Amino acid sequence: MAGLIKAVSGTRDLLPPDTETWNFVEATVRDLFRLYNFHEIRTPVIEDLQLFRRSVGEETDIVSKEMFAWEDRARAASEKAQWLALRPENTAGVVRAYIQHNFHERPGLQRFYYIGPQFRRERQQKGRYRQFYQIGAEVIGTTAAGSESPAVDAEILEMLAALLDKLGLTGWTLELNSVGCSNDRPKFHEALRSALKDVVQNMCVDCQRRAETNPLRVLDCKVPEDQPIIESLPRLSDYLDENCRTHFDEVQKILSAVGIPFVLNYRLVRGLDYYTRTAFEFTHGALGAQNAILGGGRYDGLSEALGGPAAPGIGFAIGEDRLVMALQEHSKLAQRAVDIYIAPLGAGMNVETARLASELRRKNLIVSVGDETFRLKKSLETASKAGARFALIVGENEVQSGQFALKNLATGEQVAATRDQIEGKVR
RNA sequence: GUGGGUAUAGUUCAGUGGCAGAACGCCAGACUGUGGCUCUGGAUGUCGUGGGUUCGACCCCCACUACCCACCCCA
Repeated sequence: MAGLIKAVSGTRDLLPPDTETWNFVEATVRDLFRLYNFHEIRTPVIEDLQLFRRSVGEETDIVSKEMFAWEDRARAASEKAQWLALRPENTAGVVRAYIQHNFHERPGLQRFYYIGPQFRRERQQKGRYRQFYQIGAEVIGTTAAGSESPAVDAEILEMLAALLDKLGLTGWTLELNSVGCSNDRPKFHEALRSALKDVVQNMCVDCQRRAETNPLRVLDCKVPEDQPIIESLPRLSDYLDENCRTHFDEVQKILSAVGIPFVLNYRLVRGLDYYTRTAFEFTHGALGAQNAILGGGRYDGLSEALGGPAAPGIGFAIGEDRLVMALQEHSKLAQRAVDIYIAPLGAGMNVETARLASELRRKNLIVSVGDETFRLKKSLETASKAGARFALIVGENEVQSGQFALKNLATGEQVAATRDQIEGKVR
């Protein structure tokens, strides 16, 4: 079709019946996260570009290449120009809000969750869009409130496992690593850099680039020829300081105790600069190249990096698009059907139909109303196609006698029912 | 940002340098108050957009755009 306006590249419409799955996921998330005492937070889609430079990291691809950013022209000429950006992720916004609203003055740990669109200017493919949706949660607080406790890490991971189970998703894998803290990361970086110096010329071109820009990423390389070299590189686990090591051990101990299966992946790294210590990823085979359903980890220095108080935290982001995709391929979702299709038979039946529909809906039945100009045959056909369980025939005879014809569309059985009996007969 | 593939009916897809096709879906009738099955009939469309070659292009060539897959990156 020429000349028609379509959804812009990399964006898409979420349509019925898929939106049923989206709602199911989100409803499940809200119910479950509430059990863990998380509360929803909604931050703006637009933020100051500086926020992402300082948190996600200036050198990351996300910030350096993939941001939708522009100069704000609405400000007075006397003011300094401000650059705005569509958020590429939501943790930075949540931590900004935590700082801005002085949440560290509130008692205990803050537990937030969010559901919303994120934006990255990438070339799309399966499971990757320029506007995509993330469901995330963050636990932030002062150390005194227990924010650094490995119990928090384990609780979050257990919550995620519970979520995926509740959604009916099978076949996921939890990969776990510790990427160290500000104490031991520089030492490891140095060791990695010097080890790379000798071997990097034998590695793929991407790794040669990464060795310069982001050495940790070399560990993530998937080129087969590079694997023996990567095996020989220093491992982060050998450079963890005492605190980080016991912290990570404790996380694993709790996970095992609550029966959450995981695999250690010493090569697992995170793409955002703010991550520290516990890092994790849930993957699923149904997703093709974009096999990470969710990722997360600790970010103990993020608040300070944004000019806030010391407030260690941990969080994750679920790729909702990917989760929905995996669910649709790996679980049967039961969808609630239309309970009653009301077939008004002939002119003048709209009033009675509207009255019945209103009554039945107040009794929490899903009711779809037909057109009085339809012949009965067409009404029943329409009812069947709508997936309705019952058809309620509203004609002159029925209105006269007060006995409505209620037809079970699956069995073909038809009974007469007074308006008060209808609900009981369809339940 | 890079590479490969695809673009024809509502959908999934065939197709040939010379009349635009199938299946499913949709609409109607057979059946005027009883659906699903069946039968009969019907409507589909600038063959992605723009240009070129040709007597003639849906088909060949070029460009563009979109989508899909992969790289990269990440959720």
